[in-house]
Amino acid sequence: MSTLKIHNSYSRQKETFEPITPGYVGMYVCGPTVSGESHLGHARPYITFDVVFRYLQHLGYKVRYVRNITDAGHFEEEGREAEDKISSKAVLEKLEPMELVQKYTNLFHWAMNLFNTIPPSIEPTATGHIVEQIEMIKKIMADGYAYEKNGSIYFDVKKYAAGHDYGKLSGRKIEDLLEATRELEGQEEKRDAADFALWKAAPAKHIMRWNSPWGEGFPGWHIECSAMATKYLGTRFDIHGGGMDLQFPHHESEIAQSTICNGSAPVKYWMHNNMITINGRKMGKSYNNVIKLTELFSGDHPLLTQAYHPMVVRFFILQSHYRSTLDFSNEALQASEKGLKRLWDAYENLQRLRDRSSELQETAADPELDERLRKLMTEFDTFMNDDFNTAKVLANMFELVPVINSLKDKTIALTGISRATFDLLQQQFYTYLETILGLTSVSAADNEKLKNVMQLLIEIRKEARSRKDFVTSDKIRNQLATIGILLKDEKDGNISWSVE
RNA sequence: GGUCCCGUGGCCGAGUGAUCAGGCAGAGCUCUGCAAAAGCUCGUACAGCGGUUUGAAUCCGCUCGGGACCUCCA
Repeated sequence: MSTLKIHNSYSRQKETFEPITPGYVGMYVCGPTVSGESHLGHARPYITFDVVFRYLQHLGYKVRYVRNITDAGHFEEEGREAEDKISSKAVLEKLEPMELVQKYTNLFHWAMNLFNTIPPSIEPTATGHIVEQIEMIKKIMADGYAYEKNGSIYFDVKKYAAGHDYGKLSGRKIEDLLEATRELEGQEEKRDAADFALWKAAPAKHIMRWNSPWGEGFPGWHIECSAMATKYLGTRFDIHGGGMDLQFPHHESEIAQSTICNGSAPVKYWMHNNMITINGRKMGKSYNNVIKLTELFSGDHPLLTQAYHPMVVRFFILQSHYRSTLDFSNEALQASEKGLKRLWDAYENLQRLRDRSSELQETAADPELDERLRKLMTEFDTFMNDDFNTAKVLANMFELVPVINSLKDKTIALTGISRATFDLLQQQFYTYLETILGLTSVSAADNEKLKNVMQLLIEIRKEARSRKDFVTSDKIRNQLATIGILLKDEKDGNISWSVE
């Protein structure tokens, strides 16, 4: 089997994945800032890295997956009016800051659950690690790479850059960064424009504040990830993930802080997912083009003609490669909805074929077909190993769909393929669809009583049809259709049904 | 202004030197009491121009268009 290759943002190329400690993987992913509702754009990294998490486990690694909750509310970093997003919003909503944080954390977890993402092994909060952050800042100061000004602490980027390659991750030149092309307020405390805050003194009206050796204040945005990653994954860990927009300054700063504090670069493989765009433009608050997850699930948005099941969104995201931009539209989502249904129907047909497994032979009557199927399935692994190419895995699955449906319709005899290939089909579809890609059924029909009622109606309809009483049979089918239940007369005389 | 990325058939989207991506939509056919589903067949796409090469959507150059980061951002 081929080995896993990961595109490392740091080296800008695919590298063979070799964990620092054989058999174990430490992975850190930047989590959400819970000052507001999550939107479609937020779904991408968490679904992407959920698949990474699942695949690494599938490969047999023991993975510790850490994803933080940013609940500390920072300044508009180095900017404008000193404003704490979380506390100012809390005043508007007349909530305690932590009440607001809790509300959006709950909402985030609710959505992640609907997406069928596996919860991280550890989900630390920034406010729960103030002590660790302060300790880290103290160490950086002791090493002489940070300085205090009016109760705030800044990281000395120029000094760091003299001995380290600051800017390598984000492809920036330190000279350009030091040039200070922009005039922003609140910069006068910093020695260089490129410096970033490790700790900020809290203005009087700032609600979230903690005691520190430098007075009351709150941590800078970047330090929380460094502190929590170090605490739970050690000074050097395997994978750090996040959105591309975090590459600079967030991840660049993380590298600098951790390198000074821990004496080594923190991360072996940096992974960045690309953005979801809408009409070609990044989805984001500042662009005013976000579609919240609640709106997506309810269909309550001007750009949407209908509600979309969370699995459709997950499937939509997995149909593209994580490093490409993904353009959202109502039309694209509808296409995904139909595609997912077709794929899942075939998967269910495949499972039902087990009832006919006695027909199988050890050797395939159609070796060419048999070989083709095996190749398509072997490639699942090849594609995933090539930097998690879920799009190609799904494409191959779709190539198998007509074959599965033909086996079911008996257009292709089960003897055409070998028993081993049949078993492999069963196994690979289950493993990939459910275990690795994390897809689930979108059907709402998992109800015993409904199933029994449907069985009854199907019996009555069968009887009606057998005596050519099409008025009755059509009535049953049409009435059910208006309720949203579709009956399908199969070729073999069976009747299947599905809830829309 | 600086750095970087992208431009694939009606839509979404893989692919990065020669071979079929795939999904959705559309057309035709088969099956069927009808319908739905399913199956089969069909589009000869790679922004434009020039170059390298036996051969380029894929490499190089230029032009046009779009975007990201440089400020909170997934």
